[in-house]
Amino acid sequence: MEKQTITIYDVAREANVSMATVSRVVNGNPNVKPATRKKVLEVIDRLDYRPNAVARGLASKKTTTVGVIIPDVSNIFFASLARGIDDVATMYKYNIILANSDGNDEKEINVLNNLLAKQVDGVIFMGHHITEAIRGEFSRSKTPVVLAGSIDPDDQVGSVNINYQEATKEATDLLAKNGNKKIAFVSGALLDPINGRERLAGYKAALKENGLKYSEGLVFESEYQYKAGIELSQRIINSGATAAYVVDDELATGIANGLIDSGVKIPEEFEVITSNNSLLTDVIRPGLTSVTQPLYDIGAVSMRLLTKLMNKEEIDEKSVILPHGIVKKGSTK
Amino acid sequence: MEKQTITIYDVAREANVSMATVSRVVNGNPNVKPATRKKVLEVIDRLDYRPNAVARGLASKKTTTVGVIIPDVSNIFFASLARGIDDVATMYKYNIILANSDGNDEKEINVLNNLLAKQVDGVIFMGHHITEAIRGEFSRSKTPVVLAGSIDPDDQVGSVNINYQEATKEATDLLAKNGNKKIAFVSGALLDPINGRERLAGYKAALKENGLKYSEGLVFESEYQYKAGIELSQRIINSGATAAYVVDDELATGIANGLIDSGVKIPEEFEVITSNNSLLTDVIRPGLTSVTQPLYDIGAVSMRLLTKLMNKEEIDEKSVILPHGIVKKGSTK
DNA sequence: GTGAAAGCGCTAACAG
DNA sequence: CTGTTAGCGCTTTCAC
Repeated sequence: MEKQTITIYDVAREANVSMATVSRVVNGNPNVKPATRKKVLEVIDRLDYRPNAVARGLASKKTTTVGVIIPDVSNIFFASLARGIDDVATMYKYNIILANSDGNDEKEINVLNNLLAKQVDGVIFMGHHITEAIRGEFSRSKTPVVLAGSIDPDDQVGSVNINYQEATKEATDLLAKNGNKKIAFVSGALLDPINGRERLAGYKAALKENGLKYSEGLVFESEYQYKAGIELSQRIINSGATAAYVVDDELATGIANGLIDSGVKIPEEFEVITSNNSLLTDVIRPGLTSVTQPLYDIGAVSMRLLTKLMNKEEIDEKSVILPHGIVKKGSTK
Repeated sequence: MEKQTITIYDVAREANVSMATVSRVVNGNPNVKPATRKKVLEVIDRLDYRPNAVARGLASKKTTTVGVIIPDVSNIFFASLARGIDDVATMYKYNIILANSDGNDEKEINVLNNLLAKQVDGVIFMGHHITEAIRGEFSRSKTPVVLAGSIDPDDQVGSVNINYQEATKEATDLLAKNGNKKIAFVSGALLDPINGRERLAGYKAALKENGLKYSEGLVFESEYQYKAGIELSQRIINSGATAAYVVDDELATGIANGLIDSGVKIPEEFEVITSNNSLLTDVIRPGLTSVTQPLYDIGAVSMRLLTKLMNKEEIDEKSVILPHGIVKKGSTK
């Protein structure tokens, strides 16, 4: 004998009112006489009634749920964004459906359609690059989308980022001003717009301003992994570079430890600047000078922007740029 | 003029079949003549029909969504579990609603009720301890629950863990065998069963086996933070300990760096073993010897267990224990 | 301030 | 193999 789920109808009957009235008190509609409200609340409590959000979603066409597409939650960078997203979502009474994509183009599309099928009210997308296909899906649906820490070359949807170009320029400039003539640029896939378009441009701009010439031999593409950094350190030494700007902390720690193991003194003989100022940069010795980006805030602001879009509020600016900085530690002079 | 959402009914009309038939092909029911299936599929494609999962959820009383309550996704430990959970969830066609609780008792209850209102088919709970209140909510609802990396003193629900007691005993034993007479036990809140019941018991057992006496002066409670570790290192030195077992990597790196900064040589003068073998233990020099626990797998197995519970399959064992290990690095002799 | 009634889009017997 | 018919539990006009 299954325990019968109790519905709004049961409450209505017990309280001698209509379903409509129960619905009103549940939703805090003011048009209810205090006395009846009290009576209804009483019955709700007595029957231990719990509103069914699915039924509500079907009737109201709103699920108070947003989809979050993320390359990998177990990556500290994205996890920080996710935390910011969830906190603001909670603040506005939304839940998030979290889906990992591994940055895989096909998975991203599958996951997006899945989320749309679940009638999410909005989507936050994180990814290294935006394919034509996914952009097509975005515009095909009326569901609002915000990119968090991700760049769409022709921005049709909302987005929140720092100015990657400027940040990289400043980091490279610091290295140049310290007297380095050969500065390595160590990045992930240059196909990703943040690396290949924004950061590389900033790097080149800084070289130019400092009268240094650009050389492809100083540009390295790599996976964002500690081990990859260890291995890469040899090639960097061989390139003749005396400093490096690295786009990822894990990679940067690998490079730094690799250099140290090879007897290279940091920062005396080689300077390093990394990009995310995560805990790794403090644990390693010497500490790594780093660009700072407000990861949590990027997530939080993305979600805030999405709430506005979902409410069809007027948006002053669809592309939000948050401030960045540089914090100096032991890996630069 | 709003774009009309197209429904199963539209497809039925266009294909000259009933809703039921459309529903059958959408759900892969084999009882459909190939010819009609083809016709329906064609119309679905032409009309660009997308099934509405909310309506389906209401009608079928299944949402293919599970709730995941997590203290903090931006903590690498929990993020790893979450990744394992999501991968297996995806494998079984479920989505996860992720909700951060900050380990806060009240939030946990709110979040759980919220998830239940959304009619999730199951819940995975991660938390440092299980309060009476939340346990009450668990049993009040018929929704299956699995604890991941969390211990319920009287286990009424499913759970997946390693044997924390055994692992701690082995770690402490290693330290004792290396000749240390005063071994510190550095933990988070001892109120949490994993620390206060399992790990502490393992620590005591190892001391006993090695003829060492237990002293409260060697037991430290702390936040799981790098900075806390730095500060704690002084107190540990003062305690006269020559080795420490630490329950958290971030805390352990703080302690190790704090000791090194105070001129203590690791491992010659002080040995350290930590618990999660995260990247931090490789980045710091010397590398930290660590207990290894299969974080991703704990998440994955939890979700797998939950699918069985949701399917009402027979379970051989509700409490799953996964294997652990110890990996030696530079912080022990 | 309150009620009646019509759906929201889909699944699930039950017939045939 | 296919169609009919009830709902699932709630929101939302529209009356009164």
